[in-house]
Amino acid sequence: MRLAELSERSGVSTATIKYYLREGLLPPGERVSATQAEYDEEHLRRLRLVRALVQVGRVPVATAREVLAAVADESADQLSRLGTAVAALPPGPHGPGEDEAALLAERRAGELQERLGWRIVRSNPAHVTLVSALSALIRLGYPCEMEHLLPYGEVAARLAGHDIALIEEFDAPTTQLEAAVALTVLYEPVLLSLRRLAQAEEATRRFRPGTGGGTGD
Amino acid sequence: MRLAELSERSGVSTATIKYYLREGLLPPGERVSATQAEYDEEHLRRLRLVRALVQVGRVPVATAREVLAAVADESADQLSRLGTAVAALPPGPHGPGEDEAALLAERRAGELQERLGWRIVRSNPAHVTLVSALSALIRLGYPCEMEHLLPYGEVAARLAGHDIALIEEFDAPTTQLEAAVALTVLYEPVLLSLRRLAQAEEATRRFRPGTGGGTGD
DNA sequence: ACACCTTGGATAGCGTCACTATCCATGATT
DNA sequence: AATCATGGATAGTGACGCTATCCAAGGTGT
Repeated sequence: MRLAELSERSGVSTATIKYYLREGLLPPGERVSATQAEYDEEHLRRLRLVRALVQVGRVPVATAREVLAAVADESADQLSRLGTAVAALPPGPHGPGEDEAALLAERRAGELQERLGWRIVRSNPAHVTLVSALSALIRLGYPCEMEHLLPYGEVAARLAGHDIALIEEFDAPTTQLEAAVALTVLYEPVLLSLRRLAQAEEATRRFRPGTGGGTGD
Repeated sequence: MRLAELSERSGVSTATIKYYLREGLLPPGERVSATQAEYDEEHLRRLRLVRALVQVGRVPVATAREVLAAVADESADQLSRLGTAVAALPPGPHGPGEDEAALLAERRAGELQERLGWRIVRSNPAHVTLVSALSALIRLGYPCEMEHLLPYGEVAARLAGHDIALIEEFDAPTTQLEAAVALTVLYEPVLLSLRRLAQAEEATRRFRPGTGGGTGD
C-alpha cells in the first residue's frame, strides 16, 4: 500500500506518518521507484503501536524511538532487550537531588524493595522516579511510612506477576517484547483510572452512604 | 516574608512564583504597601504543593488551578469538592471516539465496574480515560478480557480503600481535601514505578533465574 | 535628604514538543 | 501530452511552562 492508504487505514495523517518516518519511529517503506514506496501490514501494525504509545501512553516521540529500537535489536538477548526497552520509558523531570528529603526517600525506597525481596538497582529509571516521587511527598509533609508504602508494593508485585504471565503467552520473541512494551505502557492509564474510579466509589460510600453521586461536571 | 524569601525557602525562582501568582495557582500576598506584599507559611505550603503537582504529578498548570480552586471552594460540601477536585485532574487526549474498538472498550469498562460493584459514571474523566486506554489496547489486538482486567480492578479497589483511610486521618476539611489531591496525584508515580520495578524483578526471575541483572540504561 | 536598591506588576520572549502546511521534482495515470 | 499523486525537505504553528526585561513606586542606609 501507499502512504495515503496507510494513512486512511490507521487514521493518522500522511503528514504525521512522514514525521514518524523522519524520526525513525517507522521503518521506511520498500522503495518501488525513485518517488514511490510501498508499505505493508507490518508498517500498519507498527504505526498503531507508535500511536498508542505516544497518545495514550504519553511516551515522548524520542523515547518511543529508543524503545522500539531496543525491541528490534537482534544482537542482544531477550532479557537485555526487555530491560533496555522498558527502562527507556518515562524519564520524568526529577527535582534537585541532594537535600534531606531526597536522602530519606532513597532510604525508604530501599527499605521497601528490600522488604519485598526485590533487587535494588539504583540506575533503574523506575527507581529514580520512585525516589523523586517519595521526595515530593516528604517535602509536603506526608510521611511515606512503610505501612503506607507496603500495600502499593505488594499490589505492584501482584500486577507484575500477572503482566509477565500475560506476556509469556506470546511466543515470537519480538512479538513478546512489543507486547511487553505495549502492556507496560498502556495498562498504566488503565491502572490509574481504575484507582481514581475506585477512590470515587469509596469516597461516595464513606461520605454519603446510599446516595448516588457524580464526580462534578 | 517577601517574594525573595518565599523563593529562597521553596527553591522556586521569583519569576516562576510571579507566574504562579498570575495564573492564580497561588493567592496574592497581603499588600503591605502599594509596591510590596507579604507572604506567609501558608503561601509556602501551597507553593510546595503546586510544585509537586506540576513537576512530579505532571498536572498541567491550568488544571492545577481548577483543582485547587475546587479544594478551596467554601460553598460546596466536602464530597462535591473532592469530586470536582479529583475529577478535574488528568484529561488525557482521547482518540477518535465512535469506532468499533471504542464501543467494545466502553462495554468492557462497564462490565468490569459492574463486576466490582462500582457505580458507573460515564461523565467521570477517569471513566473516559479508562475507555480510551482500553480502546487503544483493543486496536492493537490485545483482547482486554475480564480475566486480565479484574486483577487491576481489585488492586485498584484495595489501594483506594487504603488511600481514603489515609485521607481520613487528616481532620481539617481543607487539609483533608488537599491531602486527597496530593496523595491521589503523587502516589501515581509511586505506583507506576513500583510496578515497573516489580516487572523487572519478575522478568529477571523468570528469564534468568539466579543471576543478578540491571535494566541496562 | 538624597542616592541607591528592592519590590511587585506587566509584557514579551524562549525552548521544547508534536505536529502540520507548503514546496517541489519526479514519475505514475489517463 | 496533460494532469495528478507521491514522497522528501523545510519551515511554520500552537500549546505549554517558564524566564528575561522594563518600569515606577516605595523602602533603606548614610
